[in-house]
Amino acid sequence: MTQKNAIVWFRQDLRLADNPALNAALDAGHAVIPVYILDDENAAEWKLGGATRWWLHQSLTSLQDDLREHLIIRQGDAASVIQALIEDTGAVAVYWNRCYEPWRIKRDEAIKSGLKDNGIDVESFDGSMLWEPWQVLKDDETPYRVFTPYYRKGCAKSEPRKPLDRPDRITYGDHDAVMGHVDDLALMPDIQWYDGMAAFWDVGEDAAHKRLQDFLEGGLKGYKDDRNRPDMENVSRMSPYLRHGEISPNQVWHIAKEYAAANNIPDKDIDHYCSELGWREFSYYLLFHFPKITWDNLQDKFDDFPWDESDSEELKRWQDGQTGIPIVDAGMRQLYETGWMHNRVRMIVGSLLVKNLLIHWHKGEEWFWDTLVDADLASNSASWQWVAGSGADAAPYFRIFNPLLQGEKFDPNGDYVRRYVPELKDMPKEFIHKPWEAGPLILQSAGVKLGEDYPEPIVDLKESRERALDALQSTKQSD
DNA sequence: TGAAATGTTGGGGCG
DNA sequence: ACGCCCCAACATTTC
Repeated sequence: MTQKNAIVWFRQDLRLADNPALNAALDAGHAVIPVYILDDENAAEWKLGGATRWWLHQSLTSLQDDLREHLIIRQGDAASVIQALIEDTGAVAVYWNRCYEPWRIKRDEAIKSGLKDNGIDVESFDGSMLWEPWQVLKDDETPYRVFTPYYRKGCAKSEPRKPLDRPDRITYGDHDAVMGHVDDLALMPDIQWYDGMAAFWDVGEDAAHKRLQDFLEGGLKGYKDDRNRPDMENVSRMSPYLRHGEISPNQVWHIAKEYAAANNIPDKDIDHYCSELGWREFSYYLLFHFPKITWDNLQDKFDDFPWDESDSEELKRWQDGQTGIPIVDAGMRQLYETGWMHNRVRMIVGSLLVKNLLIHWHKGEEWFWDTLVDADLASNSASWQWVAGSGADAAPYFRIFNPLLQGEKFDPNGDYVRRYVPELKDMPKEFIHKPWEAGPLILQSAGVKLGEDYPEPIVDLKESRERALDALQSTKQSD
């Protein structure tokens, strides 16, 4: 064989179909050496969180299977690992699909120029975006800061790239390098808290497509309205698959559009679903153009916001789902149990933390980073800033959710609360979102003693709402 | 991708 | 029949 070896570096694209880097390596006539590198060294403060690591373990196991045990698995500084692998395998080229986290961009640029200086052919591809961030700018060539014009005017001009088929056949390169094993990465948590996640999710490329199909058949019709209902099955739950690249947004976009066209799905439903993919794009877009959003307020005027740093017990109660506000506790417990939370509920729990409790959005960002299987630097940062009001196109400062009304509106029968807060399962729906207003007879017949079986509310909603408005008003005036 | 306060309207009870 | 009041129901504004 005269084929030369090429490293295909898998990163956040753990799939074989619609993988431009893999396809390009094959099209160039190379024999493929697939590699995964866990690079926590360069990730600095954004080392993978616990739930993400659990997912990654399953996902790499699945990918290893799909690659017929040819995937080399390593950890450490990616530049050093790749350099060593080039020496061990005689690879003449390295291919990857681009990532957009600031630390990865910096690292990858250095790797690319270093390898090129040594005569290695390095090529990177667009495998994770519908529209790459630098392609979309306002007429004055500056980036959008508001979603709707970004999406309607900026993105909609061009249809997203059509996905590539899975290669018919992959030729693997011969080499003597040590293969490594996913267990070497020690991704599985030390403590046994992932049984709920394992029960809730099937991981891997095939599972991603199955989940998408289930959503299209069971949840796309009515999506625009019922996507807000945590008690229903009308959201796609594609986020962890997209996060790890087990499916690309291009695949989701085009598969969903084709399904909608063939099955009389109302325009409003499919369009709204695609716009949610657009929100993911917008998050990456913001991270690319404003890399500070991972930690600094996008709007400077929030820098002197009077966060309450006094009571860490409140944060703990929020994390544990023991706030005494049922819709919030249901969400936080769903998160801990499944590694995922319904989007509507994410907004509700975020609003409570940041506005009613006046706890810095960083605390929420960090908890979500560690507990979400879809923890994604772009989406997590952009969304927490959105909730806090400090971000782009953010909720106006006065938009404070009332979790009681939100619960009654979006979980009208209380089924979602009953599922995740079982101590309230016998509460009548009239009071399930406000057990503190139920009379003693109702509480007794539901078997609930407030303060014992289920907590009293962590804050008075009306009082804390006014306190937040005052705080936000003071910030606004000091601007 | 809010909520609460305030304003407006219109139907029905009633003198 | 009419005016007055009450108060949902809805609309607007304000935070």
